[in-house]
Amino acid sequence: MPGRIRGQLLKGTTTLLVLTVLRDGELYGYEIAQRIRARSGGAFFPSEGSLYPALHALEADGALEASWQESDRGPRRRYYKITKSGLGMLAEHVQEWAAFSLGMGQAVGERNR
Amino acid sequence: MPGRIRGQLLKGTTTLLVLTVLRDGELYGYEIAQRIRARSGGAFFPSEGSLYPALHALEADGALEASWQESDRGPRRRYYKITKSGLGMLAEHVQEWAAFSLGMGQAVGERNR
DNA sequence: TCGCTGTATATCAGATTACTAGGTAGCGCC
DNA sequence: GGCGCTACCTAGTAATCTGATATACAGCGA
Repeated sequence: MPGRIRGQLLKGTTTLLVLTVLRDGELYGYEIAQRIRARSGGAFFPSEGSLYPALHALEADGALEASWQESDRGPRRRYYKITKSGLGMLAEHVQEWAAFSLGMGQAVGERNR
Repeated sequence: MPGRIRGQLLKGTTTLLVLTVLRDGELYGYEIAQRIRARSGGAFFPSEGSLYPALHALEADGALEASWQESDRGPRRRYYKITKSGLGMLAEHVQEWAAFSLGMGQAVGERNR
């Protein structure tokens, strides 16, 4: 499997990735990062410095609802749940990604027969 | 056809798009932007503020060679030609895009059923 | 007990890079 | 002269990722 992808291409993808894994249910930050890593085959693994600000912004936007919960082993966790508004935002981002991916495929795609 | 895509998702794509259209041959800046627009079905149309600095950076990196040429109608044009080094960079960026696109597809793709 | 590893959250400086907005300038047309 | 299109360039702004740093709890081995 290829290594972790980093750099400018990742800009703007964190929101989509976070909302995507939260379709599965309520998760906490650390777990969200691991899910993203697992689902992408190791290609994506958001750093803490990008994940946590993104979660805070999504909560402030009303896309996520959060609550503290104690853990029996380790520090407390902040669980995030996607809201109805967040589901709408997810749909938009999925569509945006599809258009972006399509356009890049057309632009970069082979032209030579 | 969908509108022009803008924002964070575009980060890191200008280099790939420019090198891609310059596979076709020698082009000048304004023309490069139009080719990118045409090839992507209107999805991408780099602004001048991102295109020209990117061209200068690629030239400084040795990926492009440039020369001024007069035009019979309108101002002079700066033509860019991809170098051998630029072709190598293009191959890298194409591969990077493929890995990125694959990873996003896996991460976002449908999991249900 | 001390230190290390793993878990878990948080913030900041620095870097990258796209966008807007503005400037300069040639050419054709009315 | 003014307008629109062509053609180049740059400064400032905004977004956001990386990497470093900080705090803190739990388990394990020396």
